[in-house]
Amino acid sequence: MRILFIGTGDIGLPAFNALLAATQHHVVGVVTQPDRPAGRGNKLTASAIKQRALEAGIEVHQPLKIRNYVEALQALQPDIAVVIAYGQILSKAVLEVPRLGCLNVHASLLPLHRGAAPIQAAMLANNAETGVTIMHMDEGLDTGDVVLMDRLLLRPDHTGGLLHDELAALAPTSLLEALDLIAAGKATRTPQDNTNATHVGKLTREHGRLDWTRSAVELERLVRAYNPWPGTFTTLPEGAVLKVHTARVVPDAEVCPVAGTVVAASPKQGLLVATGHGILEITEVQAEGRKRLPARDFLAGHSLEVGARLGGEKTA
RNA sequence: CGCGGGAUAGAGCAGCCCGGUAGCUCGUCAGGCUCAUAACCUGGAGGUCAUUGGUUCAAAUCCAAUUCCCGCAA
Repeated sequence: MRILFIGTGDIGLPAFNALLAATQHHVVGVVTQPDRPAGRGNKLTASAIKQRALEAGIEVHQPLKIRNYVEALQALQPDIAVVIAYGQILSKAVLEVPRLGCLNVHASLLPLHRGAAPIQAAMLANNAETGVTIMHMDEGLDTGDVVLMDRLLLRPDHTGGLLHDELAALAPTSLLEALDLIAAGKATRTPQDNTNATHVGKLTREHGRLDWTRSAVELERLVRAYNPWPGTFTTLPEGAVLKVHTARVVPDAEVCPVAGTVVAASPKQGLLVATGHGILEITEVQAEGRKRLPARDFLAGHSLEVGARLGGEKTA
């Protein structure tokens, strides 16, 4: 089939590569977000999808607003469009450009976790499993009829980044299978059960502020889910931000004082913090302007007194 | 030219403003102590202070340029 690939995020890269490699399909064009100033120095940066497309010699389109770009897309005469982590809402007119409509690859088991951050949401919800869903897009946000799903069990060692990569690696198989079914006219369309739907909005850094009144178990999960993005952090007694990269729950923790209190802080004991329920050991940190470090190394050069309070602004 | 911080022993940091013997915590090595320990005590090794140039009797420290690293913001 003639396929139009629409996507920006890295999560679509394996699927994109699979489409390029598939002999039964022909990628007729790529639509991705315009290059944006990014990184230190605000240099214009092209998405990985764009870079890969250019390598493969495929036409790249970067409309500011895809809804005003319908005619150019029609010119490509795609049979179907594949949309993964594009970053713009597709209007009805855009959705109707391809003869067979638009397929979306979504990184959750719909109708759970519709929206922008399904991977982190599945972890935070402590779901037993998550996966990828291939669906026909309609005008709603991740509400279209489902073609198929592939599942993945969540593990205690999963971080948001690791899960992201595993789901990205899972996507090509699911996508190709769905395309084959559609090409053969054997695809089924299962409407989503809207009564079970949940939504997640875009994540911001502020979502990563650790609220010490929550339990150590919840906080550990948050740290994992938000690693590497948007990351989690707390504030030191002086008010400086301290990023928290990894943490673990201290088993058999005794009853502790006020949430956010430093229970131990030395290169030998590590950095232990009282939470609303249980004790959390912060194992890897990063201070402003410094590199990420094991907490014990951090403590070798920074004094942090037992009894000090972290995250003062919020947990007061 | 978006804003800002940093580079000093194997690791993490102080010292720099106010030039003059290289310092702290940890690790490491040796010895000691203890029923025992992420325990404690004693002693040792380990550094062209990012690079290059300048100022000076003298530069980790002051000046200039370069390289690399990171935080914020997007």
